[in-house]
Amino acid sequence: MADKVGVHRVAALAKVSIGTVDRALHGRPGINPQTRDRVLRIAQELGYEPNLAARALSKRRAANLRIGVCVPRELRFFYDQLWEGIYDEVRRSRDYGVDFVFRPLPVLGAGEAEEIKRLIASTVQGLILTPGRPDTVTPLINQAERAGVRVVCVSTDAPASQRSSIVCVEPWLSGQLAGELMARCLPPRSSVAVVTGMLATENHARKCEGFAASFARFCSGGRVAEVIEGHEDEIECRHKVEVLLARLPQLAGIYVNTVNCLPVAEVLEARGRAGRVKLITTDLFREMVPYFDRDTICASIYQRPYQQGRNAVAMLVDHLFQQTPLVPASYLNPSLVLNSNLHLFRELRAHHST
Amino acid sequence: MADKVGVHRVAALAKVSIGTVDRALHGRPGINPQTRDRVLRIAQELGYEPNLAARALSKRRAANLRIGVCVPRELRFFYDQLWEGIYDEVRRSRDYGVDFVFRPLPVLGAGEAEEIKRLIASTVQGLILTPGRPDTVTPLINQAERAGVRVVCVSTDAPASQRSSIVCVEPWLSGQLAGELMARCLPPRSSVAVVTGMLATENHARKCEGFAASFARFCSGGRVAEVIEGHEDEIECRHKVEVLLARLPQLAGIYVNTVNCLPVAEVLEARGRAGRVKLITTDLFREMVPYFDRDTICASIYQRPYQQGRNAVAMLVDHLFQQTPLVPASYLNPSLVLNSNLHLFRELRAHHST
DNA sequence: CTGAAAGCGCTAACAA
DNA sequence: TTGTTAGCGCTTTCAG
Repeated sequence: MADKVGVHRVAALAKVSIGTVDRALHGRPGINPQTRDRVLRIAQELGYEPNLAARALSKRRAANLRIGVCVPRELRFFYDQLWEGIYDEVRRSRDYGVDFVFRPLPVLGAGEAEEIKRLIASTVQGLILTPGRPDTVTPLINQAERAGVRVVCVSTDAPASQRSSIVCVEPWLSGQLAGELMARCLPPRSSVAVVTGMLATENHARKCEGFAASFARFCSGGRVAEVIEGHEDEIECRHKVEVLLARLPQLAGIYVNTVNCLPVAEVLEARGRAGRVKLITTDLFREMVPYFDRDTICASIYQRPYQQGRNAVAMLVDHLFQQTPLVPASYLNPSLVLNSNLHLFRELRAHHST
Repeated sequence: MADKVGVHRVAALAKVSIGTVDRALHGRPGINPQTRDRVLRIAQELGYEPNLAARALSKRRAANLRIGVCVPRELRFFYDQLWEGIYDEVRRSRDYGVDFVFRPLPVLGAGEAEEIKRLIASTVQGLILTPGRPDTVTPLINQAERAGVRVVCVSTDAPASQRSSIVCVEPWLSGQLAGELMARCLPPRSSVAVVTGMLATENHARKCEGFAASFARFCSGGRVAEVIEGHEDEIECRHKVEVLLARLPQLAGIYVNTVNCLPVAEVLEARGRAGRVKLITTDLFREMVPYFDRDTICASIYQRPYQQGRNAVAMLVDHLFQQTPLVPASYLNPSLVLNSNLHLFRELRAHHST
């Protein structure tokens, strides 16, 4: 068991002091290039790996890492989980001497420009954002990045910006999975409908496209008969679904694209079409459980916001703290929630295991 | 921003030295019960949380935490991933001053009793095991636990033992998910078959039961026409499937319970039954990809060995290092692998992102 | 450009 | 029973 190699060992072998080793290792100024190369070579040969606990401890004193977090509280459930994931990972990072500045928004996009500006002004090194209005946020992100602030988008994206990374479930993939699953559940030549939020929202539109493409591929002769925009409004949504069901007695499936699935499930049950119209939803929260139990909801494509939050924080901390390269995008695999595995999801458990 | 509370602050307020605070916090002997209570109360009030980086650093000197890992190398793919998960988490724990003793077995169960005995003898505080022969391992586990060694089983279990925890995918659930999915894909009154390893293996038997139960529930009038034991033998498996297909021209689906799905897929293609017989498999490795692409494999229930490995190590380290209570069982949610999300699985990527 | 030394917050050994 | 002190491995300041 080879003895642990630390700065001291490297220093001894390079015949310099640990101070010099530190300068070499971190590319700090004030060191002779030749000494630096020699030290680096020796560190390499010895397989030197810094002890992160020690690093955290020693850094704590000085101006430390600060990360700003600007993520909405609403819509409920989804962002609750996102925050939980963020907090859990933050807790792990605390001992590494990372400070966090939380700037929750009341609802997606509300006042985000101001908060982001303020965060940038408060000398953070990293920023975690959920862009609500990509257009207005993009220039701010670019400004931050130019100033050396690493920006990680989570859950929603500002694709045209210079953000360092994005953590999300690709909307196209989410739709695609729903389409494949729907196709598997239905005979050839089936007609299905999609309930979305607003097609103007890129996220929603891409889910729809993914669904249509994949449904067409796996259900021969199948077609998407209609795409309904619910605008996240319960009344409107319910009404439109009623009309839909009345007009298409042959309708075999509905894919709900947004969190707004309860009205659809209710209408299906009220009209006696539950089960006969396969319902595939998005996301997951406790109120959905009874509909799963009654087979009104057949499956859900769950975007795992908790995991998204954790990953975003972990990735940024690792990068800022140990120079781990930031992958430009981390696309999560959504979970497929069926009746059988429903009970395993943390978000449905009574006692949140914080 | 309240100043960080550390042992010093607690000591100052309790009018004792940090040594006494340490004794109180850790229930060490040699402290007046009254002082201890006072210190604990004050620590509580101040919301004292130890700095784990500092703890790790200071502990490093003394007799440190040692965890033994005894997990097989074979069968391939599955245990490769399990090891990767273990290693990744081990790397994170290194800085916390935890030592690991790796005792890979050539194949599940081979010589495990000897290795486990040796590990116990080598004064480890924790043990991560994949019991191959639960009967022989159970007394060893009990002996270890009695000696204060925390044992965590991963992937396979020794349910009758006193092990502190188990990390796995419940076989019953795995089968159930397959059954539900299969039922969704097929019309009522379908006949399906199951290909398993050995029904004598509890793990395999329970997957079969889960599948049968769930298939019956979701496919009205459906039935499991046959359960084949492949004994992990390619030739035997292939032959039995050929016979099966010949005898049951109406067969609508096959659920393969073990990692041994390639022979089944090959036979289905050779006999022109691919796609018409829905094939649902278990686990995931690169050789399966072409069969997904050709729709020969419809879905796979993936047990996420990487995650199992990570979780087992993380759980044990957290417990040993910070007294986090060990949950008696951590049941993972298996992933559903479909054509659409296939590409997102790390195990299929060309360059393992370590 | 380089070396020496003072901590970061905690544990453990040793004194009292 | 309690207090004091020397590090853990690293970063950072201050001298040289």
